[in-house]
Amino acid sequence: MEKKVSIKDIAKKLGVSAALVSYVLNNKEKEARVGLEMAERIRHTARELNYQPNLIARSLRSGRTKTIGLIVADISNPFFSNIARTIEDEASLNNYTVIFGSSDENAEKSQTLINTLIKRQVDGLIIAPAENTSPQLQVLSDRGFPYVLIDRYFNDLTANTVRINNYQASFKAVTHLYERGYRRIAMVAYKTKLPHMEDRKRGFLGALQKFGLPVMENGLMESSYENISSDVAGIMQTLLDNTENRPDSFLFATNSLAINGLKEINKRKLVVPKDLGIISFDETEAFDFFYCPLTYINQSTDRIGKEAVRILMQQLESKDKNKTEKMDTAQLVIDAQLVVQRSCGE
Amino acid sequence: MEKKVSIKDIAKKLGVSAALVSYVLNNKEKEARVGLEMAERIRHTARELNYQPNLIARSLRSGRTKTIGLIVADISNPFFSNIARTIEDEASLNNYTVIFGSSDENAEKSQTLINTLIKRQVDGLIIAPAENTSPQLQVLSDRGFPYVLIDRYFNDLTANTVRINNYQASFKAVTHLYERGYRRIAMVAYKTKLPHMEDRKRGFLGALQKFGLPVMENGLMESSYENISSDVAGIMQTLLDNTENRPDSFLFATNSLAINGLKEINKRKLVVPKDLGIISFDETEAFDFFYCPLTYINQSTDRIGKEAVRILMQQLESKDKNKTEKMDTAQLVIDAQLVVQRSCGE
DNA sequence: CTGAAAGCGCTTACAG
DNA sequence: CTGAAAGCGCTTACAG
Repeated sequence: MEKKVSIKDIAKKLGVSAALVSYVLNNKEKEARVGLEMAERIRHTARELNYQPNLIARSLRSGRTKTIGLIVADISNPFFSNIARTIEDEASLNNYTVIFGSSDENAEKSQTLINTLIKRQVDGLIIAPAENTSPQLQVLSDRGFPYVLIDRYFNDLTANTVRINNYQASFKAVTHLYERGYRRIAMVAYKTKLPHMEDRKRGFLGALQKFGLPVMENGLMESSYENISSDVAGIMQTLLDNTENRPDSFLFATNSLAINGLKEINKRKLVVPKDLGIISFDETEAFDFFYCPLTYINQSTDRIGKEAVRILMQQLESKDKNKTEKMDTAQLVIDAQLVVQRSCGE
Repeated sequence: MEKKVSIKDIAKKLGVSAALVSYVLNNKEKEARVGLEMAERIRHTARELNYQPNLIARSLRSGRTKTIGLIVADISNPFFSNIARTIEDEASLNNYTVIFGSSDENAEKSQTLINTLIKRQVDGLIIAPAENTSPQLQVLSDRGFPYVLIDRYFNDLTANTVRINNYQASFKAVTHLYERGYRRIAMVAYKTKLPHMEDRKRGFLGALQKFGLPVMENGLMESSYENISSDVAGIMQTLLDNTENRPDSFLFATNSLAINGLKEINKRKLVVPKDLGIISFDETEAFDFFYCPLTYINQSTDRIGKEAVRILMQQLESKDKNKTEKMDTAQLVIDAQLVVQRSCGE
């Protein structure tokens, strides 16, 4: 491999100091009052040698890497890969790049990722936190390390957060089902103590109560994250094969739950929306693709990604300028929209 | 923000030199023959101060960042986010992290991304190259910069590549349609000169010829990448609304093309597989989700990701050991499997 | 207008 | 057994 050309090579070739080259290449020739002609010659030689600055060296010197670390549950989940794409674009507009990692909803992996990214000197983190990671994040907060949570949050942690109004979203979904005449509404959620998921469950229960609907037996079921496929299969078996007490509709708390659930519904030749009304959280192209396009709760991954980067950039700026005062934490709650398609009747 | 603790802080606290600390923390105490007791004290203090090595500094010194740059067309496309996930895991096993970028099939963006990643000193690149980027890649090759192409390749470029046998895959798909009795087979592909896409088209044409089937009027249509939605809508209109000359089956060259195409098919209430047989390239959860699960060509993103990392790691190792000889380029062609579901009849 | 020097945090060949 | 020193490539306050 060709040796990379450094500032020194340019300096040597022109018989000037490295400092001069650096000033010119950073457009600080005025500050250093470099001669115009010399500036031109430096620029010309840089181009000629195809000089690419070593950003690692610059980072070591500046203490800034212009890099964001992104930690999600799983980058291959469309919800997260859509957010990742938006974050990439927004970061790029600010001259930042993104390093990513998947935690698999696992607190240990999360800690390992955080450590790795910090050792790599990322300037800040955007995290969709896994269960039981609140202590890890508290440590970041205590150290004043900039980060923004997305999608999830913790009650015992004050942190920058961008998320939807989960309670309201569930409530809206149940209201919609109720208005379309469904009365035996079941919910399939994740078994987790993460508050965003609890909120979705509470919104479901709150709406049932408002409409005077009893919670059905097995009306609120929970799947693990690790064995989602078999867990949901079992849940759907319990609910669907008990014909005399079958739900007439389902609220799924995530896209993965819905996809697994609908596979079971299809297997049993149950027809949406005639036999079952369906609403799910999270957009995914699969939903439009169903024979009866699903009504879903749109989290607006675009908005989440944009706002997360915006808030992180603010934090980084304020840190650069103002080393004493700490910025207020930003808690942004986005209003999730119910996108009505055809899975709850016309 | 708390000041980060460095090797010097540990050294100072114990009244030893930074060198000593470095040796111990890198488990090179034997080489430096450090006292056992001192080694213990150093380790203890490091833990106590929660020392995290600055990998940027190490990289500057070593000339290695242990970072892979990943360039795909769009990280939010499930085909690429699945590959990204595999690459993340494989990289992690080798103590590498991944920086990613999306080229949007645009040669300029691709060049910008390559430059950015190289300035950030990634050790190597894994690239799903966009059209017209062969010259950019040739420059990398000329400089001896390690990279591996995935999914796509170029005829005028000798480079490490991991891809499927596109011609064969298309051929197999058409054969399957033929065997199921379809005779009026149309293909929807991308308008691009990228050879992997040309191969898919050639495989289609080759199989038609083998079975003595004429190429239908408008039997091989091409969509742009930028306006896929409106382009495919137009294509499907041309093909489907010409009722007396309608195809009886479709081969879609990618998941995105299939998804857009099937939306149009659904709109017209055409039923798969009765009215139309369907096969698509690329797995995506949406396919299983269709009322009639799609028969598709599985590219095995898992395999592609793993092999790409393996080959890149080999290149990096050989580069470290052996500065003179260049390694042979690896050209891995994976046999794509036709996954038969129900979209071509039983 | 220009250069010499220090320093970011680390590693490692060298000298004792 | 241990330390001093150089150097990775860059930036910038300082001195002329």
